[in-house]
Amino acid sequence: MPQSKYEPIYHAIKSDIENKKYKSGDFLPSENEYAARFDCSRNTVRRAISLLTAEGYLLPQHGRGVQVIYRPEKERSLFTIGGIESFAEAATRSSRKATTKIVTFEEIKCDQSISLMTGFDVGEDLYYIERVRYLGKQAVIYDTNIFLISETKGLTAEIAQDSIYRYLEDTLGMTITTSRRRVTAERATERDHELLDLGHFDFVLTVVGQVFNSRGVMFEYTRSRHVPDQVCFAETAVRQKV
Amino acid sequence: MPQSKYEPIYHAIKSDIENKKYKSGDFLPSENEYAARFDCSRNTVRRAISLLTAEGYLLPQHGRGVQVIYRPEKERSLFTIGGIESFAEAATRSSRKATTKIVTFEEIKCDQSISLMTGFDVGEDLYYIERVRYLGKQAVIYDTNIFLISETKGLTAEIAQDSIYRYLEDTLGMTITTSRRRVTAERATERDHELLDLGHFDFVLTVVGQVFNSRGVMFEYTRSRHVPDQVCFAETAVRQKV
DNA sequence: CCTCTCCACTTGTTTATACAAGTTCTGTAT
DNA sequence: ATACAGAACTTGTATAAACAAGTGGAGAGG
Repeated sequence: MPQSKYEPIYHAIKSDIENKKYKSGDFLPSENEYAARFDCSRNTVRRAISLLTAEGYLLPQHGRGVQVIYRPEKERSLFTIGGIESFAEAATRSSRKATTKIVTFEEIKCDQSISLMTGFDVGEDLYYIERVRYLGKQAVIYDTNIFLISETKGLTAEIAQDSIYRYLEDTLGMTITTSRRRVTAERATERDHELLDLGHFDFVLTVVGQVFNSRGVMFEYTRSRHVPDQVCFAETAVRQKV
Repeated sequence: MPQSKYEPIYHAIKSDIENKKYKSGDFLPSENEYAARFDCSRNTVRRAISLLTAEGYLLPQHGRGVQVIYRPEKERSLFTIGGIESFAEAATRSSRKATTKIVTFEEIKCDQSISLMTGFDVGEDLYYIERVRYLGKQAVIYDTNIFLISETKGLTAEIAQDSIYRYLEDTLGMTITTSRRRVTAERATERDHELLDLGHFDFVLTVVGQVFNSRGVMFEYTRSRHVPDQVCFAETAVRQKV
């Protein structure tokens, strides 16, 4: 249910591109045409366009028009850097069957070393969760999630089995807004080999991240260790003028 | 020289945060206060704020105010995902001495297999460049760049030794706007071991990307192979409502 | 003491308008 | 035919205004 006026315009343009009404290289109708078509102001059209620009669909050109530069990807990448998606959401998008196995679920108190790593304050009560994610039968991600209990009360292993984000958003009414992540590659540990189907690989792609809710509270620290050939991160960057 | 009015506001807020005038968790003065202080409209302030939000400095909260969530990083990451930076720019930002060695510089014609990999059309004339990037004495990145000659005429090994982007932007007057990248980890090849100081690592962090100029032409295809412990990608993601 | 309502404040969305600045094409003059 | 000027478009920046919607505190009433 769209309560905003720019959202239908955003989706209309996006689906016109994905359904190849406008191909890569084509120019869209002008902003004024869209404004007339959707009976809105030019600003509202520009807002929809700027979202699609940030996503790499469009390239506005001063004086010329707005060009489509979107090309569908041949190989799909499971994750999009720059977006915040749960594993379930990403798996659905790539149309593969996803399951989760809980390895650890316990409550801990934040000590000095955990605080240094995660950024939580010493003494805070935390959920410590380890999960292994499967695509089909292959174990592809070994996830360690640490949640601030005061912000995520009532989390259980059953919920972690399903979708933690759905619980936080739908049941607790939390809004997830911002996430800071770091991507690197590391040597696989014994535990990685034990839990993941690494095959002949002896390294993993790791992502560590901090997630904030709409109150500005960092409520989650996550470390994900990925099987390299099953996971890839994609993103679109826009060069800043400032 | 700022020709735009939102740019000074953007920098003022950013430096106030980086100089710890406002710390993580603090709320900024309201948009109306900034509008009065900079003698501009609220929209102009909001534009500066939205840029800093996308960069992970700020978290606007409906009805409450704009909160600072920026924390300086302990370990610096060389690259920021989501930005388009040259190696020289990134090295300067992390205050390490960067040098470049040209391994290959030749002109080639795009054949079927190159076209499939890069997205250039068969028959196009291309520059094929291989470079090794050093931080201090250590070889940390093995770069393969393929440029469309028609868009980057006059490129030489000497320029590639220095900064290709500076040549494109300053001399050719090109504007680099959008880039699409994919990050993954791969087993190191013999050539990787030969060119990079991999130490005990036998895998690399790879980034492949396509870069567009302001005319919507894809003029560059790049593949970078990074020594894992020297390179890390950082980014800030904002969860979308739409 | 607790609760509820309301006010004053915040950010979020949208409109309308004006002008700046870049591009492309047309038409005129050479 | 060519060159140049200008018109007619395009997107980019900024303003002012109005209202929607969320937050938090003050104050009234129980």
